[in-house]
Amino acid sequence: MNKISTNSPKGTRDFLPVQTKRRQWIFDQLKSVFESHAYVPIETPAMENLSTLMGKYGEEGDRLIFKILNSGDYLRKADEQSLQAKDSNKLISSISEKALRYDLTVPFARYVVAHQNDLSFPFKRYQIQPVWRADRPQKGRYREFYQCDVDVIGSTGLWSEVELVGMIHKGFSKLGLEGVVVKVNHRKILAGMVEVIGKADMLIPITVAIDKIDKIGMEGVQKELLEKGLTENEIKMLKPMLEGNNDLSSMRDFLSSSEIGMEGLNELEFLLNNCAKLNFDLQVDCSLARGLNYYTGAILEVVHPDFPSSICGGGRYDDLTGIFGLPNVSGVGISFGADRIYDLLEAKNLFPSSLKESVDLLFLNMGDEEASLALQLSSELMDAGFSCMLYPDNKNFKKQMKYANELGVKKVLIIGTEELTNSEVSIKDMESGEQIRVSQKDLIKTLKS
RNA sequence: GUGGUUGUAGCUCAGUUGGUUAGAGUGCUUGAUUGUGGUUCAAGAGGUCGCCGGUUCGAACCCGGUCUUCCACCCCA
Repeated sequence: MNKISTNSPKGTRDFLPVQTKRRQWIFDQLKSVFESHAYVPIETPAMENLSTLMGKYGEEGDRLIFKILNSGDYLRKADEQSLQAKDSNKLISSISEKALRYDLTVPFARYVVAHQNDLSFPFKRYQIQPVWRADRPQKGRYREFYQCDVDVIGSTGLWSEVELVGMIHKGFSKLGLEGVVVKVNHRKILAGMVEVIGKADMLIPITVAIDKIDKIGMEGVQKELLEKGLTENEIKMLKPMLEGNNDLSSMRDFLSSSEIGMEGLNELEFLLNNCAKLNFDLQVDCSLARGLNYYTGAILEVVHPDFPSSICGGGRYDDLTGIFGLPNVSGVGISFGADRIYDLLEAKNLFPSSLKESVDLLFLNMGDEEASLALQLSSELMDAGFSCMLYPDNKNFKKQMKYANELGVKKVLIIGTEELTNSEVSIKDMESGEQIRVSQKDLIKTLKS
């Protein structure tokens, strides 16, 4: 018989009990922040229609969407021409009409349009669910990972951005993570920037290039921009902006001829001023671009010096619902990358020690009559607040003790023949090794003291 | 999608220039102790050396392919 591999698919992981407890703790912390800010939970399906997702994340994004094969004899219905030509891209639409969701924002936009009559706007929702990307796995990058999204939709008020920045700080402080840097930029500033140099049509490639300035330096960015078709002169014009140390007044000088750029700058200033009043730390970074194509206003990203990639990100999108038939609805939101946050907390040893798996009490199984009594007593112990179990098999003593030890049980309770006839229970403290015998009616009192 | 890297006992890893029967630590089973775990001692079980093919008298070791792991790029939480 062939052994079937026990590997989970590339880029996906199983979680042991401790890991699961820690992950749930992260979700719980964020949830409490979201709910205290009056966001409500929703869920959407793991899969979406392929047409809902395609084209929303750029060309690269389309490639990273996991497509689901149609049911049945899908090849019979496949497009003959593209099948013959082995043209995968063209073939897909005829053999796949569903896909795993790539993020939570686009499905949310669909959701908002679908349920617009049942929602009150502005609608504030949070959503903690897994998403899937067909990326090559590496550090901090998985094919299945959880996003924790918070969005406000149906409002253009910049106070939402202020609130979100506050929630970022609150969230990471609840997680016990110090040293996060919240970076901000504005898509309209980037638009103004390319307008000033007369390359408005190249917004995306230019922003993608300058986004890498931290990584590859000014020279690397220049090289990439040259490759993308900018002239030396145009790059020279950009330079003061990028080297301007993110100083608002120099940005104002640079953008003065661009209406949209000035608009962005004013909005950014509003955000900065109001965050400053509330002591929400925020750093302007005019090289921050963020790849997702749908952002139109402020863009946010959270990084930590001990982690290579961003642990949270988001921004404002003005017309995501438009493609689903509901125009002129603006939204803004952020997404916490739970798996990256987990890796970072793990590396920095920041998980509370209370998150270990533990059982308060374990009854040894010494026979049917004894076990039956143990279950009666454990029901009372559970009501009294203890976590409590009976060893399910009447195996030898040693084995049961060993199990108790492995589980980290605090106290082992023993009812054998002697205890049974005397209406007693032996209590063994697993840490000290001490053992006492008490009457059954004093059991709870003794354990609580 | 591009480039590199990794794979040997349940786990962590040694394994010499290609040479007889592939090792250690830990874990596991049993016993010392049939009502006492975590410590100690003794014995034992456990391997198609990721998989497929090639070179060779001979391959864990060399070559090709494939899968897996991790890393970088692209891109991103």
